[in-house]
Amino acid sequence: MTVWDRPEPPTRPVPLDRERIVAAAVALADEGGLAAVSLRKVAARLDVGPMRLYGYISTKEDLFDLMVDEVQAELLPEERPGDWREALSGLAHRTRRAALRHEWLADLLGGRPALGPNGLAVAEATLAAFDGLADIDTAMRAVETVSAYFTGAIRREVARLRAERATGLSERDWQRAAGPYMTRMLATGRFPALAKAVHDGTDVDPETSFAAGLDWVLDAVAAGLAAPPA
Amino acid sequence: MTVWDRPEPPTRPVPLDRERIVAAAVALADEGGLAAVSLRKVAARLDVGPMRLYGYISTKEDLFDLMVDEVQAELLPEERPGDWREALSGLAHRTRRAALRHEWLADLLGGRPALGPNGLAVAEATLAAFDGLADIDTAMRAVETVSAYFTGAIRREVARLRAERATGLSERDWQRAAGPYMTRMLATGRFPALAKAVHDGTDVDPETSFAAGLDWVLDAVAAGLAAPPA
DNA sequence: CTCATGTCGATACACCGTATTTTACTGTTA
DNA sequence: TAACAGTAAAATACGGTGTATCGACATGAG
Repeated sequence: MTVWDRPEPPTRPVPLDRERIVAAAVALADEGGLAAVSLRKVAARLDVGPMRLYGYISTKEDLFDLMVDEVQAELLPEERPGDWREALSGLAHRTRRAALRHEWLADLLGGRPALGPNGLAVAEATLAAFDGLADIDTAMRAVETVSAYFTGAIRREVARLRAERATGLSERDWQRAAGPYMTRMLATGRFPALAKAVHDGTDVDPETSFAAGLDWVLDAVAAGLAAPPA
Repeated sequence: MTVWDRPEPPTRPVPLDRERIVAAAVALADEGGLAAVSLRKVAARLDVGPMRLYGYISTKEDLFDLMVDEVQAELLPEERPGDWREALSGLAHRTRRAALRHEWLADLLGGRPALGPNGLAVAEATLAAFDGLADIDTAMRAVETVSAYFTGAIRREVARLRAERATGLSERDWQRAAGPYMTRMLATGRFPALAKAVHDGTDVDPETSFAAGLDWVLDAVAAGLAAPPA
C-alpha cells in the first residue's frame, strides 16, 4: 500500500485566530460599512463556517470591540510628543484621519469603553503627557474634555460626508438650492438665523474647522491647567 | 333585507400617522433600547401589518430620524435664554437629560444631520443667541464646538452607564478590584499613568464632570468670541 | 351597477445572530 | 490493533429582521 494508493487526508481546518478574524471584519467594514459586517460574511471570507467564530468571540459586539481596538493601534504617536498640547492635538488628528480611512469607526466612537490593549495604550500615552503638570483628576478631566470634543466632531463630520455622498451635493449647496425640503423650510421665515447662516456662511473645509474647534478646546484646557485645582 | 341579514362591514383599518408610529417606536426604544425597535414590533404595537408603515416611512433609518426629531422637541428652551452662554449651556444639559431619559438617543446622537423641524428649531434658537454678538461663521463655530463636546461627552457617559449596569460595578470599582482583566493589565506595569489614575483618581459624579468640561469649552468659546475674527 | 384606482394585508425572500445537533477526527487505553 | 472517549468543526435549525411583491378588496367615478 504505497502513498499513492491512499487518498490525501481531508484538509485540516484552516487555522484561525482573532487577528485574522478582525482583519477580515475590518476589510469588510472598510468596503461596505459596518452594516456589511456579518458573522457569516466574515466567516466566509476566511473559508470557515460561521460557528467557528464563536470559539474566538462570543458575540458580535465582541467583534466590534476588537475592530475598534485594532484601529486604535493607529492612534499611538510615532514619537514622544513634546508636551500635553501636542499629545492631545496629535491624538485628535490621528483619530480623525483614522475615522476617514475607516468610516465605520465614527459609528463606534464613544459607543463603548475602549479597554482593549491598544485602547489602554492610547489612554496611557495621553495621560502620561500630563505627568508632573497637573494632578490626576485635572489630567483626566483634560483628556476627557478633549476626547469628548473630537468624538463628537468626527461623528458629525462623517455624518455630513455621508449625507453629501448620498445626495451628491455639499450640505451647503443642498440647503441653498437643491434641497426642496430645506428650501421650503427656510422660506417659511421661521428660521431666520439659520437662513442667514446657510446663505451668508463661509464654506470652510472640514479639517480647518475641526482644528479650529480643537484649538479652542485646547486653549480652554490650558486655562484650566493654569487655574488652581478646585 | 334587514340589517340583521347583512353582515357587519369589515372594520376599517386603524387610522395611522407618523406621530403614532414614532410614539410607538420611542416607547419600544425606551423600554428595550434601539435594538428592540423593529418595524414588525412597532407595527404590532399599533395593531397593523408591518408593511403599513411603508406608507409613512420608506426605510427604518427614516424612523430613527423621526425619533430623534421627536426627542429634539424636548431640547427647546422653556424661556428665552439671557445670553449665548446660557443658551448653549442649557442646550447641553437638556440634551444630556434627554439622553438619560431616552438612552437610545446616545446611539443616534451625531450619527446623522438633524434636519427635522425640531432639529431646525433647536439650531435656530441656538444660533439666534449669537445675534449681534458675532459674525455668522464665528457663531457657527461656537455652536458646533460646543455641540461636538456634549455629543461626545453624553455618548461616553451613557456608554459607561451601560457598562456599569452590565457588570453591576462602577467602572472605578471594577478597574480597582473586581475586573480580572483590568487588574492583570494594570499589574503589567505597562500603564503606570493609567494605574495611578485608577488608583488615586477621585470619583466625581457624571453630571459634575459633564458640567466642568462644558464650562471649559464655554470659556474657550467666550475667548474665541472676544478675539478678532480671523 | 360597473369598473378603475389605490390602499392594505398576506406572503415571500434573503439574510441575520446564535443554539443545538451531528459528524469526524484525535489521542488514549485495553 | 481495536474499541472508545473526548473534542473540535460542521451542518442544521430557529426565530427573528428589513423590505419587495402581489392579490384582494373597499371606495369613488362614470
